[in-house]
Amino acid sequence: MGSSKQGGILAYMPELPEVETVRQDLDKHLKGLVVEDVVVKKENLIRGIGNIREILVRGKFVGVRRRAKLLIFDLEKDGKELHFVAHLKMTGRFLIRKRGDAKDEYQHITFTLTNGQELRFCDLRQFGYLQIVTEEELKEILAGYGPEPLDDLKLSDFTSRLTRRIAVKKLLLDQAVFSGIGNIYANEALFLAKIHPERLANTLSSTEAEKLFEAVNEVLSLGLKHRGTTTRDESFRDVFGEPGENADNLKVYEKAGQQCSNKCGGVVKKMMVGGRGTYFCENCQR
DNA sequence: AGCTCACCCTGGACGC
DNA sequence: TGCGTCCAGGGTGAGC
Repeated sequence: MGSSKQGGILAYMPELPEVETVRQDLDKHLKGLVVEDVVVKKENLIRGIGNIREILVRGKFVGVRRRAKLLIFDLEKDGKELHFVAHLKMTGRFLIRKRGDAKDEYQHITFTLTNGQELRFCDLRQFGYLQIVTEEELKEILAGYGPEPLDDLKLSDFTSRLTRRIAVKKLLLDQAVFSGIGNIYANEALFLAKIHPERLANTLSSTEAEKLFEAVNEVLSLGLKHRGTTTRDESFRDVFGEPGENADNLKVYEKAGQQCSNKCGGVVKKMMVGGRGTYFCENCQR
């Protein structure tokens, strides 16, 4: 035994590399297309006020941005700017399909577009959401996020944010402190940096902080380069339904019971930290 | 300040 | 076999 049960749970977490992969594809393929219709089958996936269909119909996609794990859709209608944001949470997916293609599983919201294409929002768990936002609301939402690890985060800023007396893994997952890091990449970064997930963030030495900074950068960059982490058939897919190629680069995530890849003789363990499944080598990570 | 827990929701796992 | 119960998990918010 030794391997902790994964339960066949359909769990995957789109994080920065996955959401950025989706963003790049959406931006490329939606730009210039006009919304002809929006069909909402699950109203609970729509947040905020206003009729999303009335607001978005005749809107033209101008671009898709990303902040943390949030996708920001910019449209233009009657000379005015329109925005909606979307969070994939655990199991959300955007898929670009042709009109008439077979319905996708858990397809809850469908945008009909001008070139015979459809943008579909699918979500098994229905934790994800879409929300129309005003310029002011958007500004407010974006202001709540910490710096982007692959963009504006410098070592000095990273280190200066390790002041709280909480488990370093919890800090990495706090979107107000660092944005875009989720469970998979937090586990992987801590393993690379050889830091125990429960170490209090304010006890890291400057050397450890620098190692962690580099590790975060490395795992996120690698994940993005390989278009996201897909660990099983049901997990992450890009907008065309294709899996990412980053799973082979994982060292600890969902590898409880396996030999540590550092060949230290240790075994990958699973524990809960802040209610999240946490994988680490107790031999390497101190 | 930081912790725990409930909530949102679904479908496997598990118990009887 | 089959039905009921438990539970994960990102983010948010309440209460301690």
